Amino acid sequence: MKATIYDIAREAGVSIATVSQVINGKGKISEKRRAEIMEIMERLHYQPSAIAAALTGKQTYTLGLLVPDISNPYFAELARAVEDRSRQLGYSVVICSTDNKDERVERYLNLLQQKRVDGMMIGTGIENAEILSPLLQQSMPVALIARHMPALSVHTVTIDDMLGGILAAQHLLELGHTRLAVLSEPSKVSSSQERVRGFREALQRAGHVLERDQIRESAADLGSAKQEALRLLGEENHPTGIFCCNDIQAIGALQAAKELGLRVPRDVSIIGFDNTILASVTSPPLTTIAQPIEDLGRRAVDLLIDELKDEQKAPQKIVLKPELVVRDSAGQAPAELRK
Amino acid sequence: MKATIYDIAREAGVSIATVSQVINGKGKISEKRRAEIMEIMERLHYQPSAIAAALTGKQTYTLGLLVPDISNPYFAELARAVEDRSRQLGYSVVICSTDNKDERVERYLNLLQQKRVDGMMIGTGIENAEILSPLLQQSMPVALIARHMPALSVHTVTIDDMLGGILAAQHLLELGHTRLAVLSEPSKVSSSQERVRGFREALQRAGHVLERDQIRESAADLGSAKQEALRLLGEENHPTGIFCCNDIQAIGALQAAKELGLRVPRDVSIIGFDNTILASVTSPPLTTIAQPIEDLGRRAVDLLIDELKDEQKAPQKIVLKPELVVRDSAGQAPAELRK
DNA sequence: TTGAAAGCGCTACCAT
DNA sequence: ATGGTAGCGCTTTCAA
Repeated sequence: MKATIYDIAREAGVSIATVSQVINGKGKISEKRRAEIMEIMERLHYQPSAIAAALTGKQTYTLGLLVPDISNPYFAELARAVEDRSRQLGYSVVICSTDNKDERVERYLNLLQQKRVDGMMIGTGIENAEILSPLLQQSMPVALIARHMPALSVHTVTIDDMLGGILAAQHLLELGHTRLAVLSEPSKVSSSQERVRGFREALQRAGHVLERDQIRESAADLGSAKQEALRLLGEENHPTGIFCCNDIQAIGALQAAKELGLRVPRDVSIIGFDNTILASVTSPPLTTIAQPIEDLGRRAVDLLIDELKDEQKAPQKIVLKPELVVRDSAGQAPAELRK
Repeated sequence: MKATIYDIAREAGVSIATVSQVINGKGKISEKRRAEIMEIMERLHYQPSAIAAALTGKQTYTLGLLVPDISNPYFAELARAVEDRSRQLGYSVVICSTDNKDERVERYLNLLQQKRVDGMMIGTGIENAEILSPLLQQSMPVALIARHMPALSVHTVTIDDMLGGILAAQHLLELGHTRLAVLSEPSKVSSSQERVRGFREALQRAGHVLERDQIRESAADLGSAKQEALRLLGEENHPTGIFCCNDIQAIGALQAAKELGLRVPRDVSIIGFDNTILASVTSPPLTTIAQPIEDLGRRAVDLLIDELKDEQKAPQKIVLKPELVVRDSAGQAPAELRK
């Protein structure tokens, strides 16, 4: 059987209170006793039960992380950032893939509450904000990552999506493109809407209009994106510059262009969003708007831990800046089409 | 404060024993009482403490998963498979990235033990098998995923790496390639060695020899792989067929070929390994040896849970079959070089 | 510097 | 069909 604090105490001829003290480095224990007890714990491979400790009021030192799909490179990279920071601070993390289904979100939320995690990070879309309110009532620390839920009073770490759209537009404009289009995620994804908004406004400021039918939506998977891009690029006078709301869609566009015999970036320029590993392995490598993924994860963890420590409850809103990463998928517009 | 079982009992005017029964659906409780109590739990947003339950002998319904790096698409996909199966069976999973450092592995192992996870899955390399023995002594269920540790008596789910190498060789041979090379991971990675062994033996059986200097090693990252491939393809009479031990390396080779002005698969054919999402987004898309990632994850979880249920301790060894997935990165050998 | 004892929230056994 | 109660392994006063 597993050794308990009683076994150690008995073996050392002391009380469990004393053993507890040395485990936690608290109280005043003579150097001799301390060393003696440590030796015994070692010898018996004693691992204090975090479960029992948590029951007496200590934290569980476990955080929850909800994402749509951990196998998606963007979320995998985010999870890595969250895990790293958590480890540094002494916490472990339970990762949950929700497939963006509210029902799944709700079940995971309950589960994590039952396991008494110390806080939760939410990077998944939630249709019905209501399902978060029980958490807040129980004063569970919550941080939203790259999600906007203005109605809720919770910590939030996001990027400036609009700026991302602006950066993309500026780059395309500078390259002389005038026939532009965007490949966007379904309209319920608020961050995508912001990106499109930024893109459009930047165009307007430069005297261009982004027609409604130049904004196409597609589902999250490669196949759908490619289909949509195929339609878009198959049209007469197709756009020479396409802004995609994530790297996967950009890859779909890349593949569509190739299939239609269009050369990238010679015939058509493509800009992605996220700067996941995918952006670096395509050919040509993707010019894309980079999210500071590592920062996103780190800041979210920090917000949670700060709240756990300081009891400081005022929800913080942190907004990070995206950046343009120039690779090879966007180039000069064809001469005959340039202004 | 959070509601406890006592609050529910008081509110319902019953004993905590009764409440416990309805929570667990055990014992005989009148329909009326049961409904009444359920209603109260609902109203008070009561979430039974899994912590307290675990302390009384129940399981924690939590599993641990150790991988080198969750942001690596292969492990991200594996993690997703593990998570899915765990969820179906009522477990959650704590994911730990070890960066293949024994010291990290050891710390995580202790941590997970302290949190009293019900079992652990190990998909990370471990130099010193010793650090697993404490687990086995404590009779902690352990399953190795895609790792060989013959010395240890634990469950194992692997793929037939040698067969993978053979499939790659056969494909290249069928396409008429005779100048072959392999890009391998460092020799301490046993699975890579097996893949190379299979590749070489298949060549031998066909009357070809794989010279020692046609086997190149590179670190895990894209950059190193590309460098090594650059060297390999820069030589006179460079190989026309390259077998890479994972998709990332194959991408490195792809990029190297492109940089040298070689066309894939016209001038050089490349085969990868793993069939992660990366294989589908490159251009040309990668012909690769697919690992049954989903099965790997599912079977590992099943082994653990079975052990938890049946007390059946005999360590199982499960070996799954890899498959050749033909895309566009491998084609006919140049005519003048064909046999 | 050390120990005794009262919980923490729950399960399970034994009564009733 | 329901309740009383003894732990589970630990932390934390309060005494000694």
